[in-house]
Amino acid sequence: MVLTMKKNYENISDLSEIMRDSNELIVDRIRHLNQLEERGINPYPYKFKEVIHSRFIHDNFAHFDEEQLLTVAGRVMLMRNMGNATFLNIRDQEGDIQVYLSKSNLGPEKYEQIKLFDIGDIIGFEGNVFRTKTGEITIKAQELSLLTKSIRPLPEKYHGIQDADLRQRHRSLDMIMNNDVRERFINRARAMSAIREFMNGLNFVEAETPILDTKYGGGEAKPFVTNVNAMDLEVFMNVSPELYLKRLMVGGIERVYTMGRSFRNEGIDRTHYPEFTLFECYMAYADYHDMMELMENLYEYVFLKVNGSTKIVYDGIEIEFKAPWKRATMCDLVKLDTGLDVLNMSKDEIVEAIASKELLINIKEQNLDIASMTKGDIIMELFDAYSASKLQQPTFVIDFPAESSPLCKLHRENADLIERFEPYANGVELGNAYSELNDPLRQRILLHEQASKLRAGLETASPMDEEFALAIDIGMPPAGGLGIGIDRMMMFLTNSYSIKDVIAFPLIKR
RNA sequence: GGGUGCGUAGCUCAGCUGGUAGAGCAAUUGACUCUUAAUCAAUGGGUCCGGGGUUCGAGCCCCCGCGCUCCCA
Repeated sequence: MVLTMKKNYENISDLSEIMRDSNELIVDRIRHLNQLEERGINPYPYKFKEVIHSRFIHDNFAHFDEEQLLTVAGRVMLMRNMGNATFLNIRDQEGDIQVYLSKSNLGPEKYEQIKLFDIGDIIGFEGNVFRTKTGEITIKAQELSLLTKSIRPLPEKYHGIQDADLRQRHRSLDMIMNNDVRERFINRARAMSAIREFMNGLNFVEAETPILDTKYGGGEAKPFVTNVNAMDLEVFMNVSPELYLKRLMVGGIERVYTMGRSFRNEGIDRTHYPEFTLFECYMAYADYHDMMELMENLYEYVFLKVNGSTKIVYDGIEIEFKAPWKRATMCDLVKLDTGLDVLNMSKDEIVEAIASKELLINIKEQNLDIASMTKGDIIMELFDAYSASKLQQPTFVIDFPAESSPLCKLHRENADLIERFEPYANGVELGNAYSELNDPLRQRILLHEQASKLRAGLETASPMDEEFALAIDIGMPPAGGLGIGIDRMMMFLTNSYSIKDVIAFPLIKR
């Protein structure tokens, strides 16, 4: 690109050529920028000294010598000018600190510069730390240097940025104005590190699995479709890493995990987003009971590491993530919440009971064709309608109907069930786990069933994956597998009501 | 996909029964060397989301569209 930049942007009337939405506030700031350059000050210098962060200064005030010069830097958030003295509040990654500037300390020439500084500029200071007469820990600046000139005004200093659309569209501003938002994304990173620490400590190997693939599986979901031009090939984006992690196990990795993005081309709501971060792990010689222990210990580890506590208050309810969590079978929960002993009833008896019981209005309102569903599917619908939302405290819902997954072992004591669990908290599903199916013949039957459902028009069914089936033929050790929705974990960890609040850059229309 | 509420200055928000567009912060100018949402005085700043309609007259009423919020499937 050939773009000749003028040293000074004097031709402010040309701004519309490079800026969609200039206004007088921006023009004023560019005027300041021009004046600084005319004084020989580079508004975008290359580097600055190592800085001490605001929180460290607040925490260690007593240990600093009065004469000791400290270097701080940050974005100007507030400016209180009183003629020959000025107070600034600057914000760094850790928080805010006040800076005191006076003409007598800086000398008239440097002090005059601050007239050309604006709120939002990034400025570095050297000075000694002291307490003002009102007690605020403050840096008395002896030197100052502009580090970055901001040409666009920040939102209003008190109310900040409120509009949900603007906050997502301009997440940088949201993070500047709302300390908790910046902290939320830092905590997200800390949590992901903690998960890796925990898993690595148990001798799990971190793996990567494909995003682009000619087939998809491991989850019930509509995939995204795209093309690899170089191969003239239609491909899908992964809906789950499961089948590849199992192939790594067949290859001899006994403990494997991954944490990455999966994609499901379905609805968006408070707890669903089309691209989401999925953690999955597989552990040889373990079953789903072992995976429950792993999950509750992992949650406990992450919450202690990041929040210092396993207890949170979410949506007005105190939730305790300390291990162990409650375990309850799906059929027991349905029995408790509907009065129907579904485990010991035939499908016809259940259908009849739903029809005759006036209390079961929720499920009737959904206009499901219950008579044509399997018994297991009806049980799952009853669970969704009557039990799921009641699970406030962390609970493992265990022993799902056999038809609920093609990748899970049958229950060792009841062939109508499989050894599957989903953990719930605050009525939200947190993950999914199995005693993994490794019987190659049963696996092939179930995969072919999926493929024929797909051909029959069920868009969430998976196509046959012959390479995966071949790997299972070779032999996968008995194993427990566990998937955890990381975004939902982050919602609880950071007390966020919506999944979009824990995704830094959600999709924006236009 | 269905319902609800919203869209006004850079930001946060008012705007009555349809009658010339408002405030605070931010900005500009001035005063002020311990302020902290600093204070005081003055000044400038608008595609009222877009399009159409009703009306003498629309930010406001009606229709269509766009975007967002919340609830529901």
